[in-house]
Amino acid sequence: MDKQKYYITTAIAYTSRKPHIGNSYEIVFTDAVARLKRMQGRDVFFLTGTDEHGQKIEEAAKAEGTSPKAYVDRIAGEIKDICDLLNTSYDKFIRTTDDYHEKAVQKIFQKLYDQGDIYKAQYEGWYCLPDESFFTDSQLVDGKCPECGREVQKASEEAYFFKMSKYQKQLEDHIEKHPGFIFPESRKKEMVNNFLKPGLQDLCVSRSSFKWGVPVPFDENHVIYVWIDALSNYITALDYDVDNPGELYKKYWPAETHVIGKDILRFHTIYWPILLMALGEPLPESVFGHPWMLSGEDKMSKSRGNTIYADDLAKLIGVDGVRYYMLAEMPYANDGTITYERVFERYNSDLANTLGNLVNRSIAMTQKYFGGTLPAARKAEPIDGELAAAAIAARDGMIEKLDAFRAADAIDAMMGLAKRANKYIDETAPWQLGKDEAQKDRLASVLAGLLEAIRFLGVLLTPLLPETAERIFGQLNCPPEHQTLASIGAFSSAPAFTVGKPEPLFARLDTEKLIEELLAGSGPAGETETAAKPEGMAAATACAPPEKAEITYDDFMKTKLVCGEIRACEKVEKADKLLKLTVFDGERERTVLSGIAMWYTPEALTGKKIVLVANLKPAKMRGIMSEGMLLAADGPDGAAKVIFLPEDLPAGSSVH
RNA sequence: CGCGGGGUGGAGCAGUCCGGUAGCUCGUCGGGCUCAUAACCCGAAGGUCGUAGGUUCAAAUCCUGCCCCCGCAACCA
Repeated sequence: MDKQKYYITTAIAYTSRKPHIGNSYEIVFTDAVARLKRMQGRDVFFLTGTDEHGQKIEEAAKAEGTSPKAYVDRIAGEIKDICDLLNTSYDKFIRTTDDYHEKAVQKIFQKLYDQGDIYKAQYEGWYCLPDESFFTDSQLVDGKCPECGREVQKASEEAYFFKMSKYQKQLEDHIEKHPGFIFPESRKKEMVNNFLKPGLQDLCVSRSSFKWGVPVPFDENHVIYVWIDALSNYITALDYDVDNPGELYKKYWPAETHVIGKDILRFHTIYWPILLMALGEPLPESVFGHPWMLSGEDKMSKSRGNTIYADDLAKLIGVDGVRYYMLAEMPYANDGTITYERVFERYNSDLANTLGNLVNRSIAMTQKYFGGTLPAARKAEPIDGELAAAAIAARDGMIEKLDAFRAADAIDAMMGLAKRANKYIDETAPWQLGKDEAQKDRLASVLAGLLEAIRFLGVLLTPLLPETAERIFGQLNCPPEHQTLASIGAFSSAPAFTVGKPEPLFARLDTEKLIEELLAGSGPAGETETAAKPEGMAAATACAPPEKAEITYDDFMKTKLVCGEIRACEKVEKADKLLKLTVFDGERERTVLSGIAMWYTPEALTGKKIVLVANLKPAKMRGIMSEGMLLAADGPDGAAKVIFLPEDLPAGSSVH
């Protein structure tokens, strides 16, 4: 009989920058689950990869003076290196620039177009000829151009749209009938309440503003936007083809679990299922939106200077040290934090002291008292049963928790056995037994129990810290058939392995010294040249390019900057960040909206002189037309600092 | 009143659904042990479980009001 299949995926990483340790958490977590499933006898297919198209990449490459493909090749290489360094057992690494993927995506797009789910939008809008500007209905002021107040005429910009609304009901039904489809539960509520209940908008699935993407097969002016391109990787990786799906697809689809960051849950729980529905394919069983790993209190970002990279950290505490921290320290539903202090603390107390030392002392004693091989004569005592019970509890707890995607709880359960075993040593005092020749059989029994407990730990560690598990088995001299889940069905006295030399599993760290070195900037984990921010599909919603391209003097002079006087100011209702300012520009008063409400009160701004961008195209926010913008700088804590001009400068003065 | 999560000894968390000794890890202090990686084991100090009421014989747990933090959305041109 065939093994039951299990298909699990991570999100594909966006190749705009080197990923930081928060980005790497996902694949380590997924790897632990995948490894456990393999041990449980499932036929696992574990997919990861990179998302390589889009405007940001096109621009980043341009800024570097290289081609998008060359740029993406380099970053994808870095990402893959980190996956490999972290010892993740993915079965396939897909890149969205892979030839087969691009072809499959084009066929998907074509099919959806042919069946009418994708349509070329007659994106109705209004055009103001003199201003050469395009406006939507809601932007118009009294049916006139918001910029100049002149008549506008009907016009349209073209783009391809996907009919989301057509499948809305079907998706709602599915989510209701499959309570485990989106988890954790709180995330599911966010999705349903924020997106599904208000009603779905049709989704723009093409772009004509940049070229770096999969071309729309029947329209060379457009490239396929991230949704269909990136999300489809989960099936194109299995040789999906709209006409003739490959064997892998038939075998592994639908996925049991997509593991993704909470920031891209919407794409995976709304767009992706609907896309599959339109293709007539089954939906994945579940989507897990994991929390983020924050650096201290904040998101990691270069501007905060708090970025930590997995490879740098691995140089200090080893690959399994990194894996351990990620798995043990990340809560199930809430964001976790990482600081060097906590990393070193956790490493020392759990890995070096509790676990490493247990293995070391047990094996050392087996060597010392019996030359590495325990004699057959044993003498059991009631206390042995407590150790056995702890082993069984650790096994059951660890498996149950990891099956439920609760890695930290799984580790707690596993460590419970290591703690109990340390206590058992104290209770049985083998060094006392060793002094008495008549107690040899009891001593053998105690050590056998310890070695068996360590063997349990080795098996339980296999999905979490594979390299450490291997080293434990190496020191135990434990044959492969005793390294399986099946082999820890019962806590029997360990078979008479001849244990090897005791080698410390984890060297203790001099925490204070390391922190000092890091503070001095001399540590290997100091800031590197490459910047990093949480990206991924989230990048699709952002529009700020990573680097700003060089512009000419003339380009700059296109902006009209003048001194503006703030004559009135109030907070915009139902908007957290928005202030509504009345600014006098020397000729007239205009309304300007600015997202600085979190840092400035209306009183603090009234009467001040600021730098006003006077010729910015007006835009509507929260139903109010904003006619300009004021300049502000980002403070180190992220707070906006408005640039004030001297009080005596007359409004309307040119700024340049 | 847009939606949701949370406030528990110095730090990080569990417990809340199914009311009844407030538990775990780290840290601090004291003791024990000496097999082991200044490791291990035991004990102690430290919490009126955000706040004000209510229900109850009994509330961290159920109900109501309020305060604070966070996420999503909106929104930051």
